[in-house]
Amino acid sequence: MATSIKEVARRAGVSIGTVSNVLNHPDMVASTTRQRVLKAIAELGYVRNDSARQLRAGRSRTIAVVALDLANPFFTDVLRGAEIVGEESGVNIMIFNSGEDAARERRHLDVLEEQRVLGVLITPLDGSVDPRLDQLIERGIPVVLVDRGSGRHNRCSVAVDDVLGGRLAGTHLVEQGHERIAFAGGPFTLAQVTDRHAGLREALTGGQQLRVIPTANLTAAAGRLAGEHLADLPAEIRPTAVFCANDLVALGVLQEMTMRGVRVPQDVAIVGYDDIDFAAASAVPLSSMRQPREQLGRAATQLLLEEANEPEQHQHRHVVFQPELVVRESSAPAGPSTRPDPSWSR
Amino acid sequence: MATSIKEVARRAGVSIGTVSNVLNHPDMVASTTRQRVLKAIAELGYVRNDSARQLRAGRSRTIAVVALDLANPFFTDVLRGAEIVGEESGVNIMIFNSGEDAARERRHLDVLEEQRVLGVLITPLDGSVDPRLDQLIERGIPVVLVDRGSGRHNRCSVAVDDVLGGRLAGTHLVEQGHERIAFAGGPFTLAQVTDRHAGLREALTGGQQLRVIPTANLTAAAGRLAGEHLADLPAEIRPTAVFCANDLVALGVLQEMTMRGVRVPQDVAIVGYDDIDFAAASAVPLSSMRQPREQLGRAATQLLLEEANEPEQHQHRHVVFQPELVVRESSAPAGPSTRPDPSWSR
DNA sequence: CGCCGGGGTTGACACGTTTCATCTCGGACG
DNA sequence: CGTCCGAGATGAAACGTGTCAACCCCGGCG
Repeated sequence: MATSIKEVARRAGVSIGTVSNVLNHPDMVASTTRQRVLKAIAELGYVRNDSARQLRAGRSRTIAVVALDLANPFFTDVLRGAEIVGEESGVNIMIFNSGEDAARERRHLDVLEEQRVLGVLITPLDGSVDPRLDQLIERGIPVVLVDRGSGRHNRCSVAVDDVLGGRLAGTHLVEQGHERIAFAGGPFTLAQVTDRHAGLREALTGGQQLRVIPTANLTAAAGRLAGEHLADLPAEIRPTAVFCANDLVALGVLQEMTMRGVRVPQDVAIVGYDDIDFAAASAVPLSSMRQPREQLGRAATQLLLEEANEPEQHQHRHVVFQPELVVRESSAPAGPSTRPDPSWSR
Repeated sequence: MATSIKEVARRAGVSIGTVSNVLNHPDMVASTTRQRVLKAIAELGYVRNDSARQLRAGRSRTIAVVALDLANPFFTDVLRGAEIVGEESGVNIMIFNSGEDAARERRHLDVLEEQRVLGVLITPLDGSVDPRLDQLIERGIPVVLVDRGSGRHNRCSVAVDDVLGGRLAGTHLVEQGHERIAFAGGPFTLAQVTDRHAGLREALTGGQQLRVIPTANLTAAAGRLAGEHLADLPAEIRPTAVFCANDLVALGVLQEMTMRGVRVPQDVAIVGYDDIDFAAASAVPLSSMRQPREQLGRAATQLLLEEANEPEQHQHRHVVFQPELVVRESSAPAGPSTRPDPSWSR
């Protein structure tokens, strides 16, 4: 039933230590013995028990990624980067989804601590997990923040400058002459949300009104609610441009407004964030802030492995990438040529 | 450093066994002692070592999900269902991504076997993993196939009738009068692809030509290549309808054809599969086969837990859900009213 | 012929739990 | 006053590894 190293040893007529050596230091054992042991392993269908291994070693050989929302393609793209680096380095990557739920995030961290994982890549829900992360670090489990900057000196972080991103988006809208601008996103406990919002504010030159439409989370469903709210406003006071904290929200806003007869971009311009693949394919191709998603995952994993392998000489670093505005139809410059509006013919 | 149960015991002035009892059978220990132990635990910041626990118990308390492609929203929706059930039952769910890569799938399974996980939910890449899965099952690790039927008697499966789905899609297109129909998808080692294709064939009444456009995988990028291929065909022989194995492929086809001036649905109708959220939000809202994604995840997880908890009296079952056609603009019935084609005015 | 060295192999221990038979002790009951 | 009982605590064993000092054997060298 539970075939252990012991049975392999008995079958091969060697000691336990020798079997262990065949598995871990094959060169230290005579080739004839090695063959015999390998044969026994094959015959018994022996599979190492990782629990015992880990117990003995004191640490696991897999790193954990705690994603904020797996349903958001942004995170699966980050993941791809992490998986590539992990593969190259021979470490396993297991994924956990917090789904923007604080309790779930905490539960996952509890488990990871009990598992003594090699390290944790996390996009935290809000600042309140910091002490929790400190605890992990004290226990010797390296933590790297992903898509979230940090001034803390006891960990690395890999992020994109969200304030800059917000400012770029804002400037774009201001340059188009928009004077009533909205920001749709939430919750404001997410650093991404507050930073992007702050950036947008910075871009305003004073002549613009800013209206904030808070959302419960960063999903398309929340975006639809925001879109409903916007569409219901009288046209005279309705913002003429909406900057969304995220592409999912932007797609939701776009969908709902279109359904309610508000035209994009003629009546309202929309700019999203992340430039997920679906942004370019949507009903009205979405302007968005592009982030080096895969790069983010790669860099974070590299930092994590570096820290895990050489804890002594590791210097914590905070990597910050730059976002880039991609303008598409949803915020195309307003002008007669791009508006096939029947009311204008003659 | 490594605070173990032993140090807690010493600090609280009790034996190791008592500490263990406080953790696992709190009612069996006098409340004053319990308090003392809990205090010591808090002071030392003790955290259980799961490896040791698992070693002793022989099995883990977490189930693993091996997803075919996390970048496909279909799977994240299935995951949501699994997570809900897992949460209700107090088991952890960790996620692995095979990314349609056989080697990665195998590596993940190897690790899961070594970890002695409680069970595995998997959407396998192709039939060749079957012996691998049998091995897991022999070792006492329950396996449930997700989104993939099975006639095997040693495991459960939860699937949607893909042949029916293909037939429904095909019938829809045939009824619209299409006579040159294409199927875009691949690789044909995926059961989903062969089944949906087979269903489509069944729907043909004989008067139609069927052209297969194989793709390397089921991503939007692969869809774009297929779209390119289709768009390059002379209009006289180009299929007037494309059934795609998956929404991602359909979105790729749609995007590329639109870019190359082939109009959807006027020149070519498109039907996808999965009805992911983005399907309704795309440039031309996509007709698609809807599947009970979350249900799929829920049912699979329930079966798995049932088997894990009562291996004896468990009867393997094969659950099959029915898909449902959702018609949107991409395959809307052709007719003058829906075609604002300038060449027709007068 | 005896000693030495080194490649191979061994066996015991430790890792941190959980479990379980055993022990202790104070109170209740005859 | 002796016996019994049960709640509560204990200590050892076991789970499957990896490690490491010790050991064995054999050939080479003095």
